[in-house]
Amino acid sequence: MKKRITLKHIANQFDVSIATVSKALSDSYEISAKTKEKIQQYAKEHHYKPNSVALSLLNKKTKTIGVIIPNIMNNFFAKVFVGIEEKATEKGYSLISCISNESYEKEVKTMELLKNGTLDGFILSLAEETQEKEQYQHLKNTINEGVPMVLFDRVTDEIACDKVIVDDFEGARNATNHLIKTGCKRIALISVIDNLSVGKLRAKGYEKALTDNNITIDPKLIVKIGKREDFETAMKIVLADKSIDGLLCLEESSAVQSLEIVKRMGYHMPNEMSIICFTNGKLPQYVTPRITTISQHGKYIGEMAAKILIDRLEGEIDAPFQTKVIKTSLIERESTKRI
Amino acid sequence: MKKRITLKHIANQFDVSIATVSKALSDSYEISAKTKEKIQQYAKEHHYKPNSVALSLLNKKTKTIGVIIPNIMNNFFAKVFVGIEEKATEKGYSLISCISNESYEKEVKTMELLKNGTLDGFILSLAEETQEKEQYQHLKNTINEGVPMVLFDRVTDEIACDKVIVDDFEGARNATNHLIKTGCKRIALISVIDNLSVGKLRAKGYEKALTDNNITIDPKLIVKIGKREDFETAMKIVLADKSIDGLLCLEESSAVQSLEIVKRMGYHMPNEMSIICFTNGKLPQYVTPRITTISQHGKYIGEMAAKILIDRLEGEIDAPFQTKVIKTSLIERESTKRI
DNA sequence: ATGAAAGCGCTAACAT
DNA sequence: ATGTTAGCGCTTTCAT
Repeated sequence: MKKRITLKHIANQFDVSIATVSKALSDSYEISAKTKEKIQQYAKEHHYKPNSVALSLLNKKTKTIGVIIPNIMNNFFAKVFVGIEEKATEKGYSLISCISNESYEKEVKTMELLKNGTLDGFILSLAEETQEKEQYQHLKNTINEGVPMVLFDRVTDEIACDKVIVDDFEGARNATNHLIKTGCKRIALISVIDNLSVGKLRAKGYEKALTDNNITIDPKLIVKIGKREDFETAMKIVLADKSIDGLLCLEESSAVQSLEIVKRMGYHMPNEMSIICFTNGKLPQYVTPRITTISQHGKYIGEMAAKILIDRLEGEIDAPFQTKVIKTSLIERESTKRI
Repeated sequence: MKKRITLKHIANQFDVSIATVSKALSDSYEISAKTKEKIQQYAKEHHYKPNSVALSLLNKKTKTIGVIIPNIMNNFFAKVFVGIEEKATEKGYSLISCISNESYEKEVKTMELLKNGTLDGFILSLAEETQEKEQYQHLKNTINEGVPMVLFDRVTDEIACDKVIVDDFEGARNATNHLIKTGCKRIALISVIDNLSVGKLRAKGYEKALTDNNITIDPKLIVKIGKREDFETAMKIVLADKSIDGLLCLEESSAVQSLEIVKRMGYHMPNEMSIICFTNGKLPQYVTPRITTISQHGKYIGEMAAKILIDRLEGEIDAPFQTKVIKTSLIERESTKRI
């Protein structure tokens, strides 16, 4: 069990100063060829690695990004994380990652904790609870302290920083238009995330598509189901209205559950009932019929967020903030009719 | 945009030495009450936070754990990560996390990169490619350099370190026994992960259950499907044998795909065909019929791995290595008959 | 009760 | 070509 070796050890080894060793290892022209060679060789043999903590202290840069994800079991967030990780690695950054678990308190504590010098900037998506409470002081503080931050997906206008968001409005509008074009007359919106900014935007997109097509918005068809309500019961009440022939589900598990209920009720899909949902995870692809989804391009969003943050860290610190809006794609499967 | 404040700033503010400030903030008895009070108050008002990089350099401890996950889109690994994160946070540790993406090279590079002083220890599960190549030099080096490491799930006997593993053998044996008890006569093993240590163990458990029940092992029923093969084609060939009435799938997506094929072939489930699979994710729960699964208790495994590593970091450095074996649980659903 | 000094590992400006 | 010094932010021992 040989310990990590330092410049000092090498310096002692050859009876030179630490500075000489440092320069030799960085191949400085100031050092003679043979000194360089013997020192470099020794360093390699003994697996010398510069202590990055010391370097961080010196440079006041840690090459580390703090990532706060509301819930890693969520397919979309997992994909975003993959994207962040890939881009960060490519650019030589490490990730300190935390899960807020949708909790406001955890989010606040995590931010406070990590603002201790261990990282250069943050990438995060707001916890559900944070969006409900609309309390953003911890984010404002972070910005004020000069720590760069990129918000993605679940964002807020209250914070001035770089953002990467999904075009939720347009995604929902497109999807609803698609349902209309394929012949659906009565489309219900199923939202279990109306407490989230993205949920509200998607609902707006749905409404816009209806009015664009001169369809009256029927509040009975805008179904908001809370976390504590029994989803199945709620859906059965909704589906008592037999005229409904299309569902726009705002995330995947409610879609899969709805599909189940609809099938049990004897609907023929997609002829008698169509379903589209947000989030293109595994779930919608493996059920029968496979569900048409709206892909949010999670991985790309992650890459973009990482790129923007790193550009800011390494470039002009006071470039204007940008908000990148990522277009969604409709992935047609068997739960919707062909045009 | 006020910058981070340091002890030096405070010291200048009150015309005292840095040492005095440091002591005052740690409430040392050496400092007079009123000096302490004014310094503490000033520090609080200005949100003083000790620079953890400086502390890390001083203490030679970073309170950071490196986590290398083969694939975060995998439900099991995501759960493990949640467990690690929870326990680490509880104990005051941060996580530097990387995704090896099942690549040997990425795993090696990541380890090399992170062994630069930024972390106190590793928690990791081997990449698929690493297990295929059976090259573990990078892990041995890490151990030799005195960096504590906990391996979970995908481990190897070649490395002496703490481990947390699933009782894969027993889990497969139990599941197979369950199929036999519920009347299955010809059970096929479907493995798309025979290149993994866990895949091999599960296959052994399956065989053991058969021999325990005096059933001859039929090599035709041990189906190993490679990543590059077309799963559906392979399965259809297998299922040409109409005597097969049970499937033990070694991970979830092959189970869901098999289910699909079986349903299309007109089998009635679970009467004519039973399915059990490893990994209790969302997928098996949302398909019809819901699939009976073997839960590996991923979150618990993560917690345990974090606990063991932290205990080693904070306790006796040379306690004997332990291998914790976590029992699986069979979660009965509709894809298997009742006893 | 307070301060000076050393040191964690490293780099860089400035000698020699 | 090599060394000395200072300093990144902090704690701790040893003066005073």
